[in-house]
Amino acid sequence: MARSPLDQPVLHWQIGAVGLGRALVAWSAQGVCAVLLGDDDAAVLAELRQGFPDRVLQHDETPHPWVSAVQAELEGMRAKQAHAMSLPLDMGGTAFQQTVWAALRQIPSGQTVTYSELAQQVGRPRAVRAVASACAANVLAVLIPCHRVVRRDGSPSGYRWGPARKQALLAREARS
DNA sequence: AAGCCCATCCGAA
DNA sequence: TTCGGATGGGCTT
Repeated sequence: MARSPLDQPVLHWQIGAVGLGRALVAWSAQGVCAVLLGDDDAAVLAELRQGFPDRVLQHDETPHPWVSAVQAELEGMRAKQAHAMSLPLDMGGTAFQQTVWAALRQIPSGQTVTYSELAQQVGRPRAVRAVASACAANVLAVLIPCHRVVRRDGSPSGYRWGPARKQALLAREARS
């Protein structure tokens, strides 16, 4: 039998309400592969389809523990954060992106780094913009905390799900 | 292989 | 404050 993209394993998804809006969590047997934020279900679902155009998507009815763990992280529930951060992840990405994302996961809550500092961390001090691109390519909100990267001048810079959400996350993490 | 985009940064005007 | 140049990964032609 010929292999086609549709032979890839099904992606399961659920949507939950969080303070920042609606949060879609998608996962495979390997782990969580997307955490998307948006104003309504249609928006986050559209983003999921766009990010995984050739995967079969399946809505799951029964509450999944990974989803509630992500919700807890999104709500900043201190007690459950360690649990959320230890969820298995099924991230795609190039070798470079994975290096950047791994560095992001080392930034503790309440701290921020600049794009240039992050470039230093991964041993590519001149690849500042490339590092920013890798941050922008992250689809695992909070699990890969790209919201903790700011500009050198302190301004928050961009965020896939809106600068307002980035600032809200940073503000909450700052007071803890 | 070439060109374009980009969530950067810095120095100069 | 705006502007241009350096910079490098990813994606499309």
